[in-house]
Amino acid sequence: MRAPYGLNILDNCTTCPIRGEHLFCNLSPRAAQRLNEIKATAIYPKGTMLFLEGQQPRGVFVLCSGKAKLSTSSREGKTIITKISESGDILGLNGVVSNRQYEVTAEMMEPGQANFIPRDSFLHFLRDFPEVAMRVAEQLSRNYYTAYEEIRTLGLTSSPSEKFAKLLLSWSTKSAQHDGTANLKVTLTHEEIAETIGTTRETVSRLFSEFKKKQLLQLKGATLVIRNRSTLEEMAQI
Amino acid sequence: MRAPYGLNILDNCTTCPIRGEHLFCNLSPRAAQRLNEIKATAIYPKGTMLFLEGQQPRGVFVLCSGKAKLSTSSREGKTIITKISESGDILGLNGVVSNRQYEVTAEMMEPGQANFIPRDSFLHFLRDFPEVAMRVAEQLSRNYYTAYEEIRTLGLTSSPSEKFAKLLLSWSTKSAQHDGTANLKVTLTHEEIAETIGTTRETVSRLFSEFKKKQLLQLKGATLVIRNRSTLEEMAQI
DNA sequence: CTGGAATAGTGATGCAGATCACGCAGCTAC
DNA sequence: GTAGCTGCGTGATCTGCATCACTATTCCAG
Repeated sequence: MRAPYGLNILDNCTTCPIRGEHLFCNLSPRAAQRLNEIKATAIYPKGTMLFLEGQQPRGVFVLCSGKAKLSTSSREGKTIITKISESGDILGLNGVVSNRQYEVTAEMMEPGQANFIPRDSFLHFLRDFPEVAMRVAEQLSRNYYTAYEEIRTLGLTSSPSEKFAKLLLSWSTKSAQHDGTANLKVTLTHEEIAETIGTTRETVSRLFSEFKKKQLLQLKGATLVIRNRSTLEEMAQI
Repeated sequence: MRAPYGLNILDNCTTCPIRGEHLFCNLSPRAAQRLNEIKATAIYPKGTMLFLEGQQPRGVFVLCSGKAKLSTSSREGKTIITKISESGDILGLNGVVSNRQYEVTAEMMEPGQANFIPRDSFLHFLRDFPEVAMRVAEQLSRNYYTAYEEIRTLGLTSSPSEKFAKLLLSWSTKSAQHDGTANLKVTLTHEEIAETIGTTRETVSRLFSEFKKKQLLQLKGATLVIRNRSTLEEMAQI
């Protein structure tokens, strides 16, 4: 049982951060044992497509390290990035649970490790361990709320600057200081930011200059410093 | 156990259409019996808010007749309608299952009958009848896909005419003829259509005239005739 | 170090659609 | 009747942002 595109299968997923909300944390010994039997750990290089929008679901991926970008595209080539998944996230869950085609494309943005669990084994696993099935339901519900947040952003936010402010805030929540500043690495290109907030690359460029001029942010190399959180919050209010 | 805003509690929900995908169809006798004990049937007048966005979930509503519009609003008052629910739909499910606040407001668009099931009873019910829990998971998954469709529409569809074409097609699927025409009643005001496709009332007015001129549709009173489905499909392609 | 690709900055232009403003039709109330 | 409502049609205007077209920068492979 090998993951597609697999390289260097490792013995175990040692780098997986143990987090409370992680699907596979604190499993009963039997469940953990079973999980160990059905998963296939692999390292995927940057650019790997874990799965494509529209494919029949083959299984789920549990991301251990690295980031993956989830996107959906129109026939004319327009793309929106709906989420940047990080370690701990489960990719492809909705497709597998409901046996509908994957609704997004998942692409590794940097090399990273992931556990692949084939659809059939995964569904059996859920059937045998109701405790895990419950967690899956919760995760599905979380996914739903994330999707709904996206709908609100796309449908209710009028201007690109508003969306940009929202995005900056969502980035900064993890690294916020008490004084309202935050430092973070920008890993997305302007193009990708544009796809995230539904505008063009040029507009993103202009937004950066505009926000710099307004002292809302500052750039030191690839490090972004958020200088004025409260003003951003005003701008982003939905 | 009374539903809020309840009027004229009926003995039973006789008008509920029995459909395959309906959550409460073909239940085991025991489950049906239990359901009967915990539900409260009522008739709600037009304009009733079954629940409001942001409220703590009190329970779910199963719509038996009438239509309800689900919407979400920004602080500045901009509103998007995310779905028009019809009989058989379960409203408030996500909030109840995940115990997060309702993500939408549900308002009756016409008088209608609904079964209200309080949160606690509903969750107990699910725990006692895993078969129903499975159906709930499926429904959640369907909700998720609907939300995702909405994201694609909002994020990838550029022009109002494209979205309008999509909307017309979604209306016409139910009443389509072989020759590509369809008759249907328009129950939404232009304002509501605008909120559904994320534009303004005026633009919707202009879209109607434009589409009439292009022979795509025709209006006979409140009856809308779709004359050229294939052109609409071209316009709507995503 | 060097050439080519990817990424980023910025000016000029144009246009779709929001906004504003107004008139009109239909409906209910009394 | 007529006053007041909600819903609809349409013209005039204004503007934010997509688009195009370049140049400048960074990055990295060989």
